This record gives sequence, structure tokens and C-alpha cells, in this order.
Amino acid sequence: MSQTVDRALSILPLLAQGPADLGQVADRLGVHKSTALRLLRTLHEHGLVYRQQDQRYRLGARLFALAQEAVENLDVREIAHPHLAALNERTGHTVHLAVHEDGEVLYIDKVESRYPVRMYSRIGKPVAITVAAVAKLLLADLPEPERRALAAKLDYPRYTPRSTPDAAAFLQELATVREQGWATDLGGHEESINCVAAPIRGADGRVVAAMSVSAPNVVVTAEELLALLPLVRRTAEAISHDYSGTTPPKETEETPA
Amino acid sequence: MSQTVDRALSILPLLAQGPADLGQVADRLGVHKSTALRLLRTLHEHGLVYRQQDQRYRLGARLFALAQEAVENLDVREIAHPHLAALNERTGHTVHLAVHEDGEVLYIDKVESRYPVRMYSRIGKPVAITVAAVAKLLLADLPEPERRALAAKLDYPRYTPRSTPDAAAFLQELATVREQGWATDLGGHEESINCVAAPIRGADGRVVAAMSVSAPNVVVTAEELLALLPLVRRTAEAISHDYSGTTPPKETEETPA
DNA sequence: TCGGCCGTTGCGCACTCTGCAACGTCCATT
DNA sequence: AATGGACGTTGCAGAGTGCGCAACGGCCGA
Repeated sequence: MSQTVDRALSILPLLAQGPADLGQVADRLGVHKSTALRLLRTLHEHGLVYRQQDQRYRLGARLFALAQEAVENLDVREIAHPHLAALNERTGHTVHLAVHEDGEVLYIDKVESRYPVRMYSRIGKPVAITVAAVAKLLLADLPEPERRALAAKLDYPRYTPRSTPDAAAFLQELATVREQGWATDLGGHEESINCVAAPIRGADGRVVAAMSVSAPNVVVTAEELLALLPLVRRTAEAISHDYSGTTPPKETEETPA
Repeated sequence: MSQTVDRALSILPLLAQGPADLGQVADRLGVHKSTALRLLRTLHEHGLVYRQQDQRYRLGARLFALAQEAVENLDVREIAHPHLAALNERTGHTVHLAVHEDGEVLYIDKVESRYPVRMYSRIGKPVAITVAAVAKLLLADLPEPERRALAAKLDYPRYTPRSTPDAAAFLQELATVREQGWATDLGGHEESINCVAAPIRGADGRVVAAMSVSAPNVVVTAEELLALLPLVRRTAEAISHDYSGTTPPKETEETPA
């Protein structure tokens, strides 16, 4: 691994917390000011950081553009979107699409609820991986050793009394989810918000994405939301079908890791 | 400028065009495969690139997260959003918020039209800088030398017959915009889409952002859209007021050990 | 079975990055 | 108005680090 690049890239999450001046960056990186300056200059030339009038640095414009182009290259998203929109049209609730990547699960698309009370989330924001319904689906599909390894590495924050408490409970939950082919989050992240989710599979049967419908208690009860499960599953299957269909005959996949 | 970091960062826009394998990356960078590999590994460890099952690289998840955190740190956005939503509520049209940064203008917020026919745009996407109404406002406020330098550097694509043809016309337009304090784009980017825009100013009077209302011909005529100008300007002024008010003259930041 | 393609590894050389120290500037303080 | 300090910037010499080369190994198609 390249030390120089490593240091430069470490600046980005640092600046994500808010603007910082040269000295602060150098301190937090543990390098000399002149070094930090050179790195920041390079990042600047690539548009990844921006220098404000007060000379402090913050994350730059090209970062948005890159993230944007990146998300547009995800073909699952393209294919799923009309289905998500239709489901939102029909139910009125917030619909999410999420993928798994290197131990993180993040939303890559979202259709907002029609109701005034909405849940907070953002495309690109990593989800609460130990409780979110979509996360359970995505992780439940991992090969068993990976699943165990990941579960062991995770933190298990107690967002609510119903949050997954530890790795054992999580693995148990994943097994259940894997078995039944759908997942829920009933107040595990925020007390008053429930979700039901279903997996989207590629041609080889592996889970490539997951979608969910979320709604707060004040709009519909958990039971009413669960009644939507068949609809959610059908939607996910429709997306899976579209996705497998339009994806050209994939090169052979090595199943055993 | 750091060579290593420079090379590493050059990989990102390259991957933004689509996934690529190691050889392609090395070729396009003009370096040896082993070098490209090391750079990609470093980028990977920071989550900026992701390696798919077919071993090809594409942009990674953390990029989204970073862009997300970045946009949330823009306080103009925070302050402007309710106003934009209100304007959308009242007019039904698409409302945009944009800022200028290092010769690029990009949308940082958007409220979607209520009408079924919508214009295509995305938060984070750089706008057509030579024709967009918000771009004119932001660039018109630059000091004259910078304005000239930037105008000279730009390309002037002929999106439509009404697109700004060259630097001279652009500078002329900027002068007009600067004078009148608002801007329009009448079919300059896409034949059937019109915009009206107004500037948002900081406490020192400089333009820090610009907002616009856009609608296609099929929904409202250009005249009808122009009739919204006073409303748009009032909204922009309200945001400017909020922004100047809530931004303290200077904030001091302490560094916790 | 063989050949080619691609990703990966170890290594020695030298290029490039590093930290230091000194300078210029701006601002707050006396 | 003068002084001190904080901060960003620059040039430099040393060495640490990234560079390309060459060889290996796995995979796939011939």
C-alpha cells in the first residue's frame, strides 16, 4: 500500500466532518505542515477538496460528480427504479434500494413517502447494518464463513430495546432471514419505524440488492405494514426478473470461495 | 504536487466512466501494472474503489458517503431547503439550488416538479455552465478579470440554436445579468425547457448560491414562467436574509487534543 | 495438453516524498 | 504605531518509498 496516497485519502473523511485549516489537517494526519500542504494541493487539483475564502479546506465539487456518475453506473438501480416508484405510488410509503459492499450496506435509491411524516435517510448513507431489514437480507446471503467473520467484527449499538444485541443474535436472525427469504425491522433502529424488505437476485440466484418499504407507527401499524409483504416480494421478484433478463449471459461464477 | 497521489486520483474519473480491469487502468495511466495495482489497493482500502466479482474495479461506496457528508456540511443548503420546498409547493415546478466552485457550477439541492413531465438533472451533476440561468448568476458576480479568464477557457456547445455561442456573447450576457440581478435560460440547454433564477447573497453582498425554477414548455409557457420572477426573487432574498443572519461574522474553532 | 492472458509478488535502484528551517503576511495585542 | 504570534508558503538535502522489471501461478480457450 502506498503511504503517500494513504495519507492523502485519509484527509477526505477528516474533512467530511467539517472544514479544517492546514494546521489541523497536518496535526490529525500526524505529518508536517508542508507535507499536508502538498497533499491538499494535489487533492485540490483534482477537485476533491475545495478551499474556501477563509483558506480552510472542505470537500470539493468533483466528489459529488464522481459519486453521481458512480451511482448511475449501477445497473440494478436503473432497472429497479420504475418498480420502486410504482410501489411507492401504490402504497404511499418510503421505498429504499440498498446494496452491500465491503462490509457496508448503503442506500442507492429512495422514493419518498407521500405522507408528511417521513423517515430520515439519504442515498449514499450507510445503513444501521445490524438492524436494517435490507442489511439482513444482503448479509444473510453471504457465504457462511464471511457472515461469521463480519458479524464478529461489527458493533451492535442499542438504538432501541429491540435492536440486535450481539453477534450471536445477529447470526441467528440472518439464518432466519435466509430461510424465509424476507426480512423486517420492527423498531430496531428507531422506536417508531418499521420496515419490510425483500431480496433482489441475479441470474445466479445470489442476492445483489435488497428493497424495503418503511413507515412510521403513526401512519400504519406494524401489522398493516406486514400485510404489504406479498406485494413487496412480488416487486422484488419482478426486479430480479428484469435484472436477470437484461443482464447478458454472465461469465461463469465460481460458487465456492 | 505529489506524483503518486496524482496518479491515484486520476484513476477515479477513469473508473467513473465504467468498470475497468487492472490492465486497462495501467494502460490509461501510463504506468506499470504493478504500480496500478498498488494504487488501486490503496484506493480500495479507503473504500473509494470496489472490486466486483469479475475482478474489475469500479467506484466504491465510501465515495457516496463522503459526497453525502460533504453536501450536508454546506450550510446554505440547510438554510435554503425549506424555502425551496415552499416555492415548489406553491408553483409545482422543479426548484434547484446551485453553487460555484473552481470553474464548475453544480446543483446541491433540488425539489422535484409535481408535474409528470420533469426535467432531467441530478444533485451533484455539473450544470451546462454557459447557458444555465444559475450559472450566469454565479459567474456574473466574479471579479471582472476572473470572469474574462473563465469565459475564455470555457467550451460553448450548441445545445440548441439559443445556446450562448461564444465567450463574447457570454460575457455580454453576464454583464446584463449582473446589472439586472436575475437570469433566465429560455431553451438554451434543452429546446423545450425554460428557467428563471435569482441570486442568494451572503452578508458581504457576494453571491454564494443561486436558485432557479424550471419548467418545460408543455406545462407553462415562457411568459407564464417569467411571471414567477418576483416570487423567485423574493424567495432568494428570504434565503439571503436567513443566511446572512444565522451566519456569525466569524466562527472560532477549537482543536480538542 | 498447451499456450496466452491476467493478476500477483519480490526486489534493487533511484526517484520522489519528507521534515526542517526560514521567510512573508496577516491579525491581535501592547 | 510597533511587536509578537499564528499561519501558510518555499527551497533543500537526505532517505525513505514508490517505481518498473521479471518471474510466478491460475484460469480459460484452443
